[in-house]
Amino acid sequence: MSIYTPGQVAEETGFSLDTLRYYERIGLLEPIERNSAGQRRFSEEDVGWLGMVRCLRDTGMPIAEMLRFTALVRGGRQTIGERITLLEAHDREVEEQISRLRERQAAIQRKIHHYRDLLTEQADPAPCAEDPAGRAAEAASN
Amino acid sequence: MSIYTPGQVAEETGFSLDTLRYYERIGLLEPIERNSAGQRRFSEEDVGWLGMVRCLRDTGMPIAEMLRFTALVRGGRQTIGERITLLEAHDREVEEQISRLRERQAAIQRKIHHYRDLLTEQADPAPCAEDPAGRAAEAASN
DNA sequence: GCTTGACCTGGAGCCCACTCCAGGTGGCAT
DNA sequence: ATGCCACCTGGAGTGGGCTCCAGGTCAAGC
Repeated sequence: MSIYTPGQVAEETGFSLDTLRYYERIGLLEPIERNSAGQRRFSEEDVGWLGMVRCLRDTGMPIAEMLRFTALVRGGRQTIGERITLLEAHDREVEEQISRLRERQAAIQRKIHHYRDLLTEQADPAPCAEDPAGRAAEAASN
Repeated sequence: MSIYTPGQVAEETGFSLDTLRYYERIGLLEPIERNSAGQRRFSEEDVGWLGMVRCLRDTGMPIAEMLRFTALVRGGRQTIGERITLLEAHDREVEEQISRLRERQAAIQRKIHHYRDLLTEQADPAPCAEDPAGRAAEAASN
């Protein structure tokens, strides 16, 4: 079973050395094994757990909730039901996030198209300097 | 053209009163009109702009970049090209966000299914207390 | 005429999630 | 033996984005 130095773990997981130490301090990682010189040696399992952490972080789970999940995992098999509940709730939140992002993205794209229209209008034979309609459109759309 | 009190704007846009004042302070909103008592009266246009701000915020645009966009909008028509560039870049980032979220979500769902499997195994005729395979699965999956 | 409530200001404070720092250790390469 | 590098520690600092507070002003209702 292979073993990783802090540098390797940082490389693989994308967490900085400081962040790894921070996560251990706050208990998101259980105390990492040390070599004779007191330097950390991460196990395969540690790295796997960090993958899970990455996943939850990147989907917006706050650290406090990850700590709750961590506690469940440490609690052994009888907490599996609760873990499912927690992850399902999070999954729903992610779903929500995605659909809100999609909506907002659509609005942004409409805005882009609107700007495009403005550009081509501007490139046209120029509908005379005092153009109330054009102004209104600009005002209504920033 | 209707006019809104701070309370109404907060209600409609979902920004808190403090946040509205904060946005005005930092220049994300241009100075809002006041009534004789010095209280803010938001125009339809202000509210529309706040809608845009909401959109950009909710898709993760940092305030610093919104300020750049704001400056462009204030710069008038000749900045429309740049606005398009900025929004298109942001649009691509949103797309990226969504696809990363989807990937992470898939991983979370796999984990949920894995936990489900563990549960039904546990409910089974119980494959004896000392179960190395079961342990390994648990270890490999938290 | 007094309370209530919505609003005002400048400035301090807060929360989250890191990130940085000074000062130190141990091991390997030249 | 002398660099140098990767790592260690405890604790302070940072950045982003608000959020709260004290103390004050008006306007309307009882």
